[in-house]
Amino acid sequence: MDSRALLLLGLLRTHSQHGYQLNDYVERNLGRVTDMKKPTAYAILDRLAREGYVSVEVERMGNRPQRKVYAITPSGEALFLTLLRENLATSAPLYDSGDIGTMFAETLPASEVRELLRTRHAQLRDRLAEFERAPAHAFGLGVNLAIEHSIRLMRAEDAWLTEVVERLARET
Amino acid sequence: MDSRALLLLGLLRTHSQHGYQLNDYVERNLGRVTDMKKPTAYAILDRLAREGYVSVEVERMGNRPQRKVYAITPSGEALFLTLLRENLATSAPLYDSGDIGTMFAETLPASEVRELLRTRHAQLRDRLAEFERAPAHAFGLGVNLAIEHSIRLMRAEDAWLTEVVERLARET
DNA sequence: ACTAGAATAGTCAAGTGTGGCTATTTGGAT
DNA sequence: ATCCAAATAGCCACACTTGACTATTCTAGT
Repeated sequence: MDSRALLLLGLLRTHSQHGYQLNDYVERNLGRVTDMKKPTAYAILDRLAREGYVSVEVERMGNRPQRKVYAITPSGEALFLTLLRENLATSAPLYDSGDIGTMFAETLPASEVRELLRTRHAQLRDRLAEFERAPAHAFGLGVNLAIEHSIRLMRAEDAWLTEVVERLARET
Repeated sequence: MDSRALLLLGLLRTHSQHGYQLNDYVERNLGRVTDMKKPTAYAILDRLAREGYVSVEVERMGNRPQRKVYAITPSGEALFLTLLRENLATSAPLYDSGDIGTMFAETLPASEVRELLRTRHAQLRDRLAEFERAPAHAFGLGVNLAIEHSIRLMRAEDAWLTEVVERLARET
């Protein structure tokens, strides 16, 4: 996925950072947009460094453990713009792993499926409520657009689940 | 992702098959639900075999190249049910790699973003139209539910994109 | 002054996923 | 008869991803 590279380059574009900082920002603020984990970030930064899109400088502040400070290079800047344009212009199909179970739903009695889907539905509602409660504007406008997008998708999922559960209730 | 294992076990549950057959079925009929590739399928079948959930039998029909026929075992049957219940009861967050670009949309002039998103929108519409045109009932009821789910998500995305593009047009 | 727990910083081994490859057989066009 | 494209069957090397780990430094409570 080079959307991950796009993300890291985009974050480095605002200012140079070390890996921990980058991951920390992603975990704290972008958990709604990506689930990239720490070692993944480091691996991608390594690759970008090998390919010359970011520079690495090992820094030792006082007696804190050493850290690698990553900075975007001019060619990284160019890559960022290329990846950004590509990403904005491309619609990738979304696959929901939950649909695999749905496919085989007929295997179980309708009443059990209904109960299981209710559990799923409750989780979705919690997540949706959390997103809707989020203070808008906290981060960039773009992030808000992305979160708005997620909310729309979750609402659609909510409606679908409601309908399916109802349909199953009628069949029981 | 053990939804992949769930899928393969579920397909083997109807009847034993060899790897090529399984993958072929997935590619032809389940392209809307999963994007699992051939080598991934083989790798997962290998693991399931190592763990005793499926059995492997090498078969040589006539002078055709040898092939491995996979069959689900009783413990595989049990695993299938466990994974199925778990899958149905769990709502996993969906991350759209397209949102990463959205996050950084402000980097480019609004007019360019609008054009790029129009391209994305066109692709989405094509995909959506294709899904909507699909003959329902062709496969199991469960598969139709899953496809209906995808359609709902795509419509939500369609609406969101329309709105965003409109908003960007006003700003230009 | 001391200590448990959080924060800081990063790495490793192992699992997951896939583009591209090999190789044989069949079917249809010439 | 001959030949090429498609179908059949599988695998390998490599890249991506992550759970779990090490190790040090703050910090707040006692």
